[in-house]
Amino acid sequence: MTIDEQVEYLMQGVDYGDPAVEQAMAVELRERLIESEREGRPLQVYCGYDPTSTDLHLGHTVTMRKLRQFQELGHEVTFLIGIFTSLIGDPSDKDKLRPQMSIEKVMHNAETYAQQAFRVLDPEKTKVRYNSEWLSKLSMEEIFRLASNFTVQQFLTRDNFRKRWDNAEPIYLHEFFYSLMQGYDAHHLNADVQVGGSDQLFNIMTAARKLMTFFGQKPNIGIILGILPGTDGEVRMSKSLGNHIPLNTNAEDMYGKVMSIPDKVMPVYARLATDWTPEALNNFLTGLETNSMHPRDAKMKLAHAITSVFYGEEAAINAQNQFIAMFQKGDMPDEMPEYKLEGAVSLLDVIVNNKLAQSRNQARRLIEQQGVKIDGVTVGDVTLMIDQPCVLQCGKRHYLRILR
RNA sequence: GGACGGUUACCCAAGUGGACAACGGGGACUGACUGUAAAUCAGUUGGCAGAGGCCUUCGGAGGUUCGAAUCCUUCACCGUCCA
Repeated sequence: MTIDEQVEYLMQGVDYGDPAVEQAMAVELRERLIESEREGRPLQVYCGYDPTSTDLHLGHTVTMRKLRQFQELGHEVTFLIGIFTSLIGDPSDKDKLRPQMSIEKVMHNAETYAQQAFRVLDPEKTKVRYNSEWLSKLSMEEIFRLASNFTVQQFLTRDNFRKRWDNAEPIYLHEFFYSLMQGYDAHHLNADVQVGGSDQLFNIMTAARKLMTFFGQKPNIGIILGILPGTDGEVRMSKSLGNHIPLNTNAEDMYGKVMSIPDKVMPVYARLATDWTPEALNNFLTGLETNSMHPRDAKMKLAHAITSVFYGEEAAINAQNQFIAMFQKGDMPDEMPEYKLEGAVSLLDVIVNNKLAQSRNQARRLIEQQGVKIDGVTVGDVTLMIDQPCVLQCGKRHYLRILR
């Protein structure tokens, strides 16, 4: 790739919220790449992760994929585990009281986290570091020196703080220090490039660059990526919001979940969650815009591309075929859970016992709503007893083979 | 330390003594339709029972009342402002 192609590749999917900043970063990146080539020195690239859960989802992989691209171009990638943040607990994550986590737990999480990350990253070329190595050693005096580089006003310009300030919502003092810590990470790693989501814009572009300058280093270039929306297509993907696509699942599930995203977010998914080249991406986006590609086919292409990254080509094709069979042709799946009858059992009990509904009332509603079929025939009788082998279908996609 | 405000179902949020199992929105689920599990439209969304009944739920515990999510006491947690 030429330098300009590299820049295009690496800037794919960025979102700075300001074209001028994007332009400036592209220019800096270009210069740094040239410098790297001239000096024969790979760039130091990193992204920080908080191992607060062990369950990674597609949203987490956006930055990883970007790191991967840097690896492909021969640069050095550090996968930084933000032990400190996890230990303290970030109150900006307001949906739940995050309990303070033990160091053992965090380390354990970090390990499984990295394992999943290596589905995207090249383990051979990835350094894993923990920021507690250096952050735990900072003295109060040093922290004050760091802090004196910033004004409260600077922090209050940050969107996320600004909003809370305007709404008279709490802003905790230590939240300011996350930015400082992150900036210090960049300084310690002597980073050329820092990758992060657009929620990290301030930390990367303001805090890290400022601190690095303070330390006499060349400020790192921020590659700020857009946020991947969840399967609802509205808000960021998050496990706690229940709109996530987990990595630890199976190809069929992942394929199906991608198929369930609203049409309107297909472009974002294409930009952030596929391994497509700029050219392939552009073809896809143009196809969508001009309607030369059927939206259903486009989504299938997307689902296939994403699934194959994690489960391989073959599994992705299988998932696709199964999807077509089940949802487009309405066939029954080949494999389904089984249940052994003992005598005659009421339909309600069968449904509840097999967790196809959470309560008898829910099961009743399912039947009343024409959502239950036996051997393809809609059930109308709530009090039905089952005493013969058959195939039970609850809703569109839950099947149960009943044996005796 | 002082003043005030909050805590309601999966989430957000209304409700300030009876018509409340609790408005509305989101999510989820079902159906119709289709281009897919998209979009749109309609319905459902505490439990048990099934002819309209019973039980549990509005931060916790008590109390007032024929009757409480609503009033009182107390405890817990959270927040804002003034010091």
